[in-house]
Amino acid sequence: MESGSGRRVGRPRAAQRPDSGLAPRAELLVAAAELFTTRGYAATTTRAVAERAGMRQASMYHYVSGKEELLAALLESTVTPSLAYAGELLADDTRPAADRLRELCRADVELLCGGAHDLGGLYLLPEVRTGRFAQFHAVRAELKAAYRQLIAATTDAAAGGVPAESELDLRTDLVFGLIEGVILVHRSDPDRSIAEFARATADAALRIVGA
Amino acid sequence: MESGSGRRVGRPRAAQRPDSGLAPRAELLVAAAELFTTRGYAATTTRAVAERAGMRQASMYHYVSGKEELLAALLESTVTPSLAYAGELLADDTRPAADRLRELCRADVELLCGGAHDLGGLYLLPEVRTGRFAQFHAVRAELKAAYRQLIAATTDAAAGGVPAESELDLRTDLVFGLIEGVILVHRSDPDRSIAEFARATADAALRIVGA
DNA sequence: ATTATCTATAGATCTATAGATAATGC
DNA sequence: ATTATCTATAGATCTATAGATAATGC
Repeated sequence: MESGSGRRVGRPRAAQRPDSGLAPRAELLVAAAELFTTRGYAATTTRAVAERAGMRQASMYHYVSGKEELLAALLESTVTPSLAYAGELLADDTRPAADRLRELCRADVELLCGGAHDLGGLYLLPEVRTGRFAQFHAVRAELKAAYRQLIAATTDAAAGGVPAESELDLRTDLVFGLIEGVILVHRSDPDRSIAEFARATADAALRIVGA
Repeated sequence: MESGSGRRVGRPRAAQRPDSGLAPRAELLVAAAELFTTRGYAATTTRAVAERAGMRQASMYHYVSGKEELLAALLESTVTPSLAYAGELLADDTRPAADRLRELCRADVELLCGGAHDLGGLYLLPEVRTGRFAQFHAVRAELKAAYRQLIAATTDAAAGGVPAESELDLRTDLVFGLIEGVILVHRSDPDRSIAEFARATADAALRIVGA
């Protein structure tokens, strides 16, 4: 925790750099996020992560058990905030469902693309599908369920009446896919204003849903 | 080329299996596609590819120079057919632009998701962004340009008049992103009918464009 | 003789542990 | 004494080459 510039306990680092202000574990997470998203998980060595965080390879093991723990922690940090927000929006029945759906989409895109290190890009790593990240998948499934509920409420209110279950599934998948696909779009033009882009994506989602 | 079941020149394979009917290089490509998309590029060893193709690790080098060549070949096979089709559609001015755009989207989704081995998934590999696959990126940029032209023609024809360049760029990115994001959607529910799904995605694309 | 494969392996990693060291804290 | 780091390295890979071998072709 303590990162005050004063003297620090323990042997000094070999290559010292200006204090990042982050705790060592956080330095490792930032380094891992950058490397995993740009080079991939398997292609990133523990040495690369540690060295980028300013310490030697072996020192990393003082803070984490290995690469896997870093990826798991990063993944959860990308989905937990959206899930919490989705819970708030679901509970707020003073606003029309379409507004709340739009707002969730917008916030989700901002989170995925807005963070300093393209955290959304982690979703695309093939290793994420291996069973070791079950916790992440569980939380993500909850988020998807929240989207589904908001989409149902939105289409309910729109003309045309209640859609069939399978139609609702399809729309949920398309919207969820659009949001995640947005990561690819963001990559193809990272300079575009995130706020504007998030709004445009949310509008596109509502059009997909047919609101 | 020759795969006739008759006697074959050269030392027999150690572990023989029923003849796949494919040339050895094609066997390697199929094996690589499966492994790269499920486990990732860096996480896939040359041994895994060769063994899945029915030969020993070292024998692979008789046909390809290494993993990199396999990925490059696979990537190009995913984009070349769509690009050719896009060329045809652009030339055909007997059909309304919106129809042609819808058709390109539909065909592209079918190609990306319909192939036996989720070739679209290759786009998501982080290693693909490294400079070594410049040829692929060039062809893909051409395909995007074709999308852009069709989108421009579509919105031209629609009410509201010609959009600004930046608006056209955004729409192109969103549509292109939707098509690529579709890979993620497909993964989340691989059993859904591809044909129907491709049609739904094409419709979603047209709604994004505002046609 | 030519070919497609094999077995064996050198050299280059990469991970994770063992044990040393250089700070502060008391 | 405690702590955070370091250096060194064993063991486990993984790639790509060298050279042997078991078929067919002539």
